[in-house]
Amino acid sequence: MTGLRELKKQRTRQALVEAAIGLFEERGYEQVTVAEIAEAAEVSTRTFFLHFQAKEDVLFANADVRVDLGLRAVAERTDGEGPADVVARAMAEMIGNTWESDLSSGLARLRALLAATAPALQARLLQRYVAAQHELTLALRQAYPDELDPIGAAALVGAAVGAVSAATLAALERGDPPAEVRAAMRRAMDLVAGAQLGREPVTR
Amino acid sequence: MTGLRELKKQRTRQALVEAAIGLFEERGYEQVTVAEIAEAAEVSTRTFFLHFQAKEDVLFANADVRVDLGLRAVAERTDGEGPADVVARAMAEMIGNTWESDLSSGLARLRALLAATAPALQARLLQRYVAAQHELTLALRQAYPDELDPIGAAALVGAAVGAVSAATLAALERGDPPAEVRAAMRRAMDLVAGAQLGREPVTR
DNA sequence: ATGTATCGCTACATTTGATGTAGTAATACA
DNA sequence: TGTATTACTACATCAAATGTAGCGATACAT
Repeated sequence: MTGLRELKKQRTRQALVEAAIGLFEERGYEQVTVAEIAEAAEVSTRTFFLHFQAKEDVLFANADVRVDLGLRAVAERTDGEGPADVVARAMAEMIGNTWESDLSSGLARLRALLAATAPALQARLLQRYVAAQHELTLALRQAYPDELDPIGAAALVGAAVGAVSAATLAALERGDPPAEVRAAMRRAMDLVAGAQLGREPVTR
Repeated sequence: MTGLRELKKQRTRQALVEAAIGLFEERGYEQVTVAEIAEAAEVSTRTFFLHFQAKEDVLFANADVRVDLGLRAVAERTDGEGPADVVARAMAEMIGNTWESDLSSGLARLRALLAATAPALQARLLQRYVAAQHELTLALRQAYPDELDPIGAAALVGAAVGAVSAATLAALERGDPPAEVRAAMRRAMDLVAGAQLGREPVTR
């Protein structure tokens, strides 16, 4: 996969990403058209959509949430661990390894800033979280087939992802430095880590 | 506000909603264009966008999350209550009063079904949750100005909303009847209700 | 009641994101 | 050296969404 063709393909992709980020920084998200990004990257508009499914995606390129790490963490559960512990460990794994470079380069903050102002971006960001959430939920149910029902698993993972993502965005919007952002993530996670999980609906 | 003009306006709005729901049920979300909805409602395409900001919104008409109830619940906190208790009460208030008619009419299920297949709908639904989440977070910080920092408040509300929405969607997708859906909501909420909230980042 | 202002709606034009199609030139490969 | 693949292009097309100007019904003040 390291042929000349692939090399050039990655170059145009990178050119599109950099052109887009530059223009977004300069003018904001909605004030930049795909045609302008393509022009700045010296490719046709059509080429943009060969590399990215939608305009939003160019900003999230190279920002893959490492869901695979979370999934592995779930799969590697030890016998003593409860569901909440495993979820906490999975989240910790993902927190520790995601956005490594983005946080320090400030790209994560640009994303948060733009997402706060452009609904389309916010929507795409949320969808990514939900997709990750869904995968984790499935993995968790596989790990605890007898102890967890679909509702409980969804609630547990939803709480974890909801807490961490909300705390992360709050920290980013506040302008916290990378270390603080990560601390916010861990704090949010610890909030959920101690949660009790009942299998049956609580009577009231 | 009950003049003849307003009456007719609400009629065309309702006609658009019903036309849209009918077509969506029949063919799915993406297979229906706004032009077709407008035609079925016997109005111009332009009129559709005078009533709804976007195509997605016609499906969520009359499905307002009663955030105001949650906000009031937060504002009416008693002295003994901690943040987690107040959030739980606010969520309970919203759960008890939202989708009253929708859940029984099956509209909520149609929404969930369509949202599961149409990314645009899923995105809009998520945005609504986040908007509600944001309002609740602000209210919570006002209620506990000394005990809660932005991160903690965001994490707590994020966990609550994340858990409840995930559990709700899971129940809806599973085909649970309205009573079960509500039970799932409450169960998810109880998961978060007992959470401990530390003001400082946890050292590790 | 009559004149005036408001407002919901329409038709038309335009922008923008996104997809389909066919062709070209460079790369890969036998 | 010949063939297949494929990244890219130009062009056409569709659908969502917005701007604008005008029409007619409703609302309202005198």
